[in-house]
Amino acid sequence: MRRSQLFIKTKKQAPADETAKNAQLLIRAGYIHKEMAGVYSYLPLGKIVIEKISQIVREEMNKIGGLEVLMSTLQNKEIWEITGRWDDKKVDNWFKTKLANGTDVGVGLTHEEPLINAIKNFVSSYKDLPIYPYQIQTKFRNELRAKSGLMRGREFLMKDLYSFSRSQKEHDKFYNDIAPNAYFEVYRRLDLGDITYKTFASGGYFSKFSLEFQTLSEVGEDTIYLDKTKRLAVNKEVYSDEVLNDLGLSKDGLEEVKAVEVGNIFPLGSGYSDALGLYFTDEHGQRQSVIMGCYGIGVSRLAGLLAEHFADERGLVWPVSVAPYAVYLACLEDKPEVKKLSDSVYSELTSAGISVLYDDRDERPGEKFADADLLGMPLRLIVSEKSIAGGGLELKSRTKDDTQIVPADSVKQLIVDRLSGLV
RNA sequence: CGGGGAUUGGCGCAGUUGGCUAGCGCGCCGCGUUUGGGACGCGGAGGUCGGAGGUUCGAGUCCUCUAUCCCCGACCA
Repeated sequence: MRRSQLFIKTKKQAPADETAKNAQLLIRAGYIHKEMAGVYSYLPLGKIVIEKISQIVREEMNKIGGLEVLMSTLQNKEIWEITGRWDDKKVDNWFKTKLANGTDVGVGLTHEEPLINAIKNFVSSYKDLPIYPYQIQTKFRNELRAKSGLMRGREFLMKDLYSFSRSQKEHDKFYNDIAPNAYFEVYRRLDLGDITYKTFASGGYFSKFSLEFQTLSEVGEDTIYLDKTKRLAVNKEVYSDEVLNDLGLSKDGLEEVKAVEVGNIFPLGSGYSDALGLYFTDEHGQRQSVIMGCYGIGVSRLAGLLAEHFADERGLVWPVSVAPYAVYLACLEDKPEVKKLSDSVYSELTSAGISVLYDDRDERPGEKFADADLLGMPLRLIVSEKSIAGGGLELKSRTKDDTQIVPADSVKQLIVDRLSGLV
């Protein structure tokens, strides 16, 4: 991508109406645009980040048998009334609206009911189960108070997977396997693996506990009690002697820390499926309940957390796995020799499959350096008379201060090596 | 939803006890000089002060209502 064709402009100053670091940086760098409190649009670079996170989540869900769907945003009131969740007294953060003819409709905030209703047409035998449909979709929740930029919006991108199992045992196996096999794999690929912990939290209507995935962060909304050696935590909301006892944790080994909930999984039992009439017939011709679970990952929240967590005083720092472009290539001077080398390196890297944001603008060097830092691509390549005199191009890592001059003919290989080292 | 703060060109801000054509920085347009860490000079464009109502000879400055944004709390992925 040529920077001259990318319509965004960076800003020196943070917007006055944001205090959250993630929102300030992402807006300054032109990744997102704020529409209103808790509602953000994704501009080209932000869209790529969101897509890259989504793709990682998608790959990991597919590996464990997930099947991607896309449910509707508009919700039919009738099926929500069956489970009682249309009632504002029970679910208080619905966005509700009306059709032209006056019919009430909801704007989707989760999707158990409609998904059960949809698959009911196809599930009737034990041979039809288990199934694990999921989607990556925008959720709408009418929060009383949006805050912290992308971390808590009224509209946010979320992956929600739902498991439909034939027995508690079958359910338990999937439920217990999904954390190590899929969730932690996602967080590892986002470079958050080391600071993300399985956390016991309140279970809602159908079970004693749910599991949350909490990433340590000073800006987190949750307080958890963490046993680092066991890599296990308890959310403050269920923290008690009894719970610690249940989980085999001792108060002495726990530290109180702030964390961001980047995922959660709930056992649902058969409450929703029974209510909506989703059953299957077993091998013996008996009607059986379908045991459900739901499994969320906040995709846009993760984007905000990554921005917040890895940034330094000069700007964003993206992990290689989600960076919009691997390389920020800046042509420093409007001189034929410099331009020619920049252009040729740009096309060489691009055709080798390395994504490059090529700063070909007629701007001063200082501005390009500042932008390279602010935008946060993992590697920076500079072409200038100075670099050419030194023997080629200047390569620098976003997170390190040292630079090295590399000959033009070995740039591609060196970048490939550097990137694989960073992954 | 309770408490606190804020709202003035695209962005960040100043604007005294109400007083004359509402300023500054960034950004933008033009010309010139510059070119390794967000350059400089000269010349421009752009706001009616969140909105409505009121007090006053006169309101960005005072009063009332209202909208929006941020923070703390409660609630929530």
